[in-house]
Amino acid sequence: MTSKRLERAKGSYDAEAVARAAFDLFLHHGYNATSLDQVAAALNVTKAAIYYHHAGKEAILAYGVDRALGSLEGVLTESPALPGQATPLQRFEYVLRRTLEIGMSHLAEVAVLLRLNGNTDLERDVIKRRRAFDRAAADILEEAVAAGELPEHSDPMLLTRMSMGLANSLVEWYRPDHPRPASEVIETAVRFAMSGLRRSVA
Amino acid sequence: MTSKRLERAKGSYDAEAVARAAFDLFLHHGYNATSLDQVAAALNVTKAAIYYHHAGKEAILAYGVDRALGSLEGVLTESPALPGQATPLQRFEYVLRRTLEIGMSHLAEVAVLLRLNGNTDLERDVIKRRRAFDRAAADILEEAVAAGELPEHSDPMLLTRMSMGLANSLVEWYRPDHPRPASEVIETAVRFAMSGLRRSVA
DNA sequence: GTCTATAGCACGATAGAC
DNA sequence: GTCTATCGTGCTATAGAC
Repeated sequence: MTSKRLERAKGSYDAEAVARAAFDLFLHHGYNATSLDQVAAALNVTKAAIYYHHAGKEAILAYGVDRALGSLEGVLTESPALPGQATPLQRFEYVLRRTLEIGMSHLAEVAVLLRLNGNTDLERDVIKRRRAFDRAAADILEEAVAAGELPEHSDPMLLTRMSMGLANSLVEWYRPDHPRPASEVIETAVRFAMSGLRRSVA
Repeated sequence: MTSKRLERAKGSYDAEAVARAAFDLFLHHGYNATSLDQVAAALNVTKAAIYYHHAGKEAILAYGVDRALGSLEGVLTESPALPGQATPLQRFEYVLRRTLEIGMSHLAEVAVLLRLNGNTDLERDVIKRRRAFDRAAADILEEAVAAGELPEHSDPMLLTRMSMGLANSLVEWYRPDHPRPASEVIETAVRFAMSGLRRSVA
């Protein structure tokens, strides 16, 4: 950004590596139960070195969680998820599938995101954005009801919670070494949710 | 238990009240992020008073979580869940419905149980028992495949994880003041999961 | 960019009076 | 059965040398 040449953004890469190590530990032991000493040990540095790359523990949390949330929010603006591109139910299926994919590719970040309790301003803001995502998904299901793709008295928010609950539960048990291929797991989950959706009434 | 008369178990009631207040806070702020000072404040006593009723913070966790786990394990021995009482798929549906009911009636305990990370011996033991429950459910689905109630190449563990993930996600959003009646929420979830099950292949 | 050392604080737990 | 007071520990974060 300044007039200096050679903007190699070297510090940026290290901030990334610190966050990756931190979220690996957050995934296994929880955010609150993970100390910066443990993060530092995983990187073979001391705790103080971390503060060169991040402003503090909560800044690391924000770094990773914002990436996961950004990916999810991006799904809503990807063209297959947009009105007029397909039927509402087909758009919902796209959002669901992308949500599953993001859960797999950003496993730790999404898992930590889903377990935040709202204890700080940052956490409350994250939860707000997550709720907005769920509401956007419910809006699509509402269109599906209006278009006659779902039974008349379906409750879009309730069905969204069940679909997203199923999708989000992926991060609780899926790991990269899962016996079945990732694509098969995702397609099974999508088929499971979509047939559950079509059969539900309330 | 001793020879004294009048076994009023008064301390037992208080231990229950302490645990109830504690799990309410655990549900909202997380187990690690909740201090015994907060629990004491909710009860209008001081932190030291809690130690008369429980051996410590982890003893309170064990008290509530063991009750939730005991209820879930009990489902597996209730007669409608037993082999020979119905078809495997009907037995699985019973386990699923009871799991949802227990999630509602023991909301905080189940929510906390599901979020444990395995940081202590107690937590690891709890996770072990939870995994045994999931395996028992998967065994029923395995019978369902053998009986031809599910497609031949279905993966029982994968389908169990999706069914239970859906059921367990209930505690993330359901609250006693939900607009829809509890029975309707449960039946919607059961129908959602069962039709998802029957349509899934992998 | 990483280190040692430590400040500052919050927490779980205990002792002992009442 | 609950209190006040305190101990010991582990944590986030910072200061300053290298």
